[in-house]
Amino acid sequence: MSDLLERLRGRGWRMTAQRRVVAEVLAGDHVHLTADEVHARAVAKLPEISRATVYNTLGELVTLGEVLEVSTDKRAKRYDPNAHRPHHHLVCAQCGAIRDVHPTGNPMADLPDSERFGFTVSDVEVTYRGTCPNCAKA
Amino acid sequence: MSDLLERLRGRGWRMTAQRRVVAEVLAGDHVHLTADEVHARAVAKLPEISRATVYNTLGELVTLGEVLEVSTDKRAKRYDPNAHRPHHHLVCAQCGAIRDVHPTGNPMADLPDSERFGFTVSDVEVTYRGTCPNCAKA
DNA sequence: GACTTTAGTTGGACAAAGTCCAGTATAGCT
DNA sequence: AGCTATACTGGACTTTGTCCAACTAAAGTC
Ligand SMILES: [Mn+2]
Ligand SMILES: [Mn+2]
Ligand SMILES: [Zn+2]
Ligand SMILES: [Zn+2]
Repeated sequence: MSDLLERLRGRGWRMTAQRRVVAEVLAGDHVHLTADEVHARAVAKLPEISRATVYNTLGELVTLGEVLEVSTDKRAKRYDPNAHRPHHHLVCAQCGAIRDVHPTGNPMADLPDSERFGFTVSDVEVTYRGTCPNCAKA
Repeated sequence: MSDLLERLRGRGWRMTAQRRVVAEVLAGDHVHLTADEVHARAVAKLPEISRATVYNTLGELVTLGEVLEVSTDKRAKRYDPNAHRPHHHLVCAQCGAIRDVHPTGNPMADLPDSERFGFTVSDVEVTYRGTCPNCAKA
């Protein structure tokens, strides 16, 4: 995720301890944390980082296109650092676990003109729901 | 929507003025109101209905499978009385207008086993986003 | 390395969406 | 009409998120 920090520096971002920590927290695959989860993990590395800064930083990352907002459950927004490879999500209805998935096919093509109501359609979001292996055991 | 009231009576529901009003508010096609919108419209018909009752009633309708919760934007949940015909949604990114749509194809079939991570997948939700004719004009 | 500028951070107040509960009212039964 | 379980109410509380004025510090200049 230091690629990210490089790109951001290139865009005129001041490199602060807070931003570095948020970027660290967002590293990895299948990462879909809420703002408060990001804050909790950031605090573990930098105790006095504020909620407001986490919200600000996440918002900026979203604006810059480096992080996506996803709302797989109906509660808090989740922040997804996997912004550069298009993908969809598979969510466990019990525990909320989220995996990135790459379905075949093109759902855009499956919406006939007669079902577009004059809209200009620009994007599709697909969410698969089910039960994860862990929850299936219990 | 009086079919609904019949079914509910059959399930042992007491028929109260509040529940009748909530059911009335939910009548129609392409209806996707937030709880507070339902409350506002219910108040117009029955001034002293409380927010708590609206939330309770909507929750019960969801449990009974008579209404679906959808979260097309990242804000309040929306309540969808069109629970008996499977469908997906087309949302205007500007004004939030929502239409029910029925795409062709079967997105379930588009998720290969190798992309299921051991999950038992039971449901897919597809949200199309774009610009509605109204917002396109402006 | 100190100075300056200005972007970034902070904590707390505020707002919106939703839950919970103790007390009150009433639908439906007899 | 009277009884009782169910439903309703209003308010307190929680969670998620936004906003702001005062403070802090990154990065450029000397
Ligand atoms: Mn993702
Ligand atoms: Mn719908
Ligand atoms: Zn699970
Ligand atoms: Zn629109």
